[in-house]
Amino acid sequence: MDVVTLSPRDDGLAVLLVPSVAGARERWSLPWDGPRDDERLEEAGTRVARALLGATPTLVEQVGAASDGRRHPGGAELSVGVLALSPLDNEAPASGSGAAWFPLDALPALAPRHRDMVDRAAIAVRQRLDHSPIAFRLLPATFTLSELQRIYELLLGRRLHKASFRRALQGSFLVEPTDAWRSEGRGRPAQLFRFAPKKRRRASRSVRFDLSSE
Amino acid sequence: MDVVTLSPRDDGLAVLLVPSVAGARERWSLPWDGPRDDERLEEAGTRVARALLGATPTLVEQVGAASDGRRHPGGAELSVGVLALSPLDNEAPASGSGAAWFPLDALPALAPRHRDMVDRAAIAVRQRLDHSPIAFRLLPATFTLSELQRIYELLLGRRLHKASFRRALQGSFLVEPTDAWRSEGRGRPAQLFRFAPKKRRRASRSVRFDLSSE
DNA sequence: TGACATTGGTGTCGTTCGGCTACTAATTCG
DNA sequence: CGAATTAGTAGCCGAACGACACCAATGTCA
Repeated sequence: MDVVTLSPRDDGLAVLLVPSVAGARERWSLPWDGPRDDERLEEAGTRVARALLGATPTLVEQVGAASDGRRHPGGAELSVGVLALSPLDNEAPASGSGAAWFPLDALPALAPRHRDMVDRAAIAVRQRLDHSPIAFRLLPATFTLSELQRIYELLLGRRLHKASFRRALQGSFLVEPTDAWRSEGRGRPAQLFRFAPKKRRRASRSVRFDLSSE
Repeated sequence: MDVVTLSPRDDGLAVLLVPSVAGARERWSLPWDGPRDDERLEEAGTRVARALLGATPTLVEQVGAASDGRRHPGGAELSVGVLALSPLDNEAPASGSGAAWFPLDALPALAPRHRDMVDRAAIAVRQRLDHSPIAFRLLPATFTLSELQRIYELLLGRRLHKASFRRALQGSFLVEPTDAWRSEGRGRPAQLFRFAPKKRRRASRSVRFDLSSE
């Protein structure tokens, strides 16, 4: 299992890499390990990510397997990619591990299969944004709506309109306001919200033919 | 690799199963095999499905891996689920294989991991309907718009409105009419269409907060 | 032969949804 | 105080969507 840990870092996503074992061609690699005992794959991914983060990742999902001939640093025949998310407030990787964050658009050289796994994870994050609470897993427990919007913009790669974003969010019953406010220097203080999805029966919307996103 | 081959059969999806090896607890199982040489996983899945169908499946995708302690008929430690689609016009499985179609809602007993893979594949088919040309892969090369709509209704599990469906399809530039018509006994003959997606730059639509579909 | 059933296909109307502009609110800075 | 900055809202307008009604072309059957 190759674990792709993602977290938002200054206007983009960053991935957690560890130094390669001595003798490897590339200097950095994804953290990886095999499952132990009867561990489920997601459990094993959680274990690997937690050891480096010092905290449990907020979401763990599979992103695909690869068994082609491309080189893997551990010589593994088959790799299963596991995506782990870490929220904004979890700053530094555990000391001593040598692990470090790298922006997705400025990665060091990686083994081909690892490079592929990172790309798959980045695509999966964007694709599942509408159906998984991905954005909320990249934020602390309470957050401002502007912060939430910035996460969406970061993942979608485009600007969103404030009023439209909030209207859609309002209609989804996914967040609820707390009675806390945060003032960040200049400007009006923002109300803090928490992720609290209400089980609401949605009217089934129409079919979308969105193949162009491929 | 456990291969979940799906095809539309009388108002529902059916999955292709093979008789279990002698001594297994369940009588039926998913076809499965390990990758050969440097075969990619999808290539291996294609090979397995083709051997049973007598034709190449029209779409092959991964749907997830499992390595928990649940029983697998071949005793494999790790399984990768592979989804294969077969169109409506491909009727019977290759003779001699003993393979047979079973409706998704009336499956025989399966090994726990296989049962899980089938469920994952069914979920994946529905989830990717909007972003992959799933529906078109379940139809012959030419088809009527009513047939296409029936596939969507079958996969979504709800009725769609004819006029709205066609208007949305029109706007998507995914199909083009042929000059052939098909008359099926009663009623007005229907024009045949073919899948021919035009590369059209779509304006980015708004964010959807659709977590309730989980 | 003509009424009817059946299936294919379209026009249109009212409602909702989404993008946008413009506004108000509350704070810091000078 | 006023300007700058960030948060949050009101409302207009065009596009999209659901529903209904209607027209078209075939088979069935009296």
